[in-house]
Amino acid sequence: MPELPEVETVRRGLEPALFGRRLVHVEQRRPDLRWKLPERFAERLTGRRVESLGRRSKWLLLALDDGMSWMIHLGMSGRLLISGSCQSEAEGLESGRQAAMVRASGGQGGDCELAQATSMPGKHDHLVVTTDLGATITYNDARRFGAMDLWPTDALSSHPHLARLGPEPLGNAFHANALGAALAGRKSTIKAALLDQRIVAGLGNIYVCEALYRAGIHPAQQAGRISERRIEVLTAEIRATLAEAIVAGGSTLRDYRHADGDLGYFQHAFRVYGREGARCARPVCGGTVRRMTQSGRSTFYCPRCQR
DNA sequence: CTTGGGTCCTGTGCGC
DNA sequence: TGCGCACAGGACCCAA
Repeated sequence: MPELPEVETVRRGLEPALFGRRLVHVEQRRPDLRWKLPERFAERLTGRRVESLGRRSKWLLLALDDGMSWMIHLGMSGRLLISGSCQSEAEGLESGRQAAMVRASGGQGGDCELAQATSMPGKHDHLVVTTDLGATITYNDARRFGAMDLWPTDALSSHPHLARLGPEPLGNAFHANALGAALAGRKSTIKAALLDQRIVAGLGNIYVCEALYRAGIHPAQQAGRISERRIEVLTAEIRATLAEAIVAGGSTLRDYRHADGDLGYFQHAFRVYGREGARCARPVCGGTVRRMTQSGRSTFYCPRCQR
């Protein structure tokens, strides 16, 4: 579920709690997530200061003061919960008996909620980190598709999981010519091609559906046979879809009125994903959103708008 | 090289 | 009410 916009929202939500902070205590509650964690992982994080919080594709990259970066992937269900003085004392949010808890969640795209501050670990709390300001960051991941690693910051681009990633879709290297070149000669469907992180990094099932709908391209189109003009439109719609989702995520992160955590992952913003049987979002169309299965994954699309 | 299918993992929601 | 099963999906892995 967490795709690029959700990970970016989590990164922004973590910044107040972690930027410049020292990790004074790290509790690792199991040896692995999707893969084995590095040797002496908790020990190597303990005492380090977080110098910056970055992101590449769906990876969070926390640069530490020893030249290493703490890499975090949320997988399917990974979430980071911040409790305690995450907003720093200056903002004076610690007024009540309850601690403000920002639930920077993968599955729900970064929402906020109030929760009792508690020292009892939850069922799938796999890592608990305490900062020098007393904030607690808990990594929770029920399905355990998430991952973490430690890697030299100056060599991140050679990390096995980063080295072959395509361009950042919101960066300068992602433009119509580049996407056209990457798609040229491809026999697979455009849906599968956009899910391929080597072609463009950070898209998942939801935003691929959304971007293809907005670009008016049928998900089963052969990737290598899409015209230059339509690739230009697709490039722009990928950017716009992701940028809008990041803005929506930011607003949910700030909105403490939505404290119950049931915002439901920007669902208001989805035009086709999860909307099988609903009217097409374009009033002039009058078509019905359909669902089909492509390589085992659901694809939502409008058969009238997407050709 | 590309492509497609299988796999992991567990909570949720549905039908019977 | 309870049980079993399909489904969710990011990304690796392997076979063709």
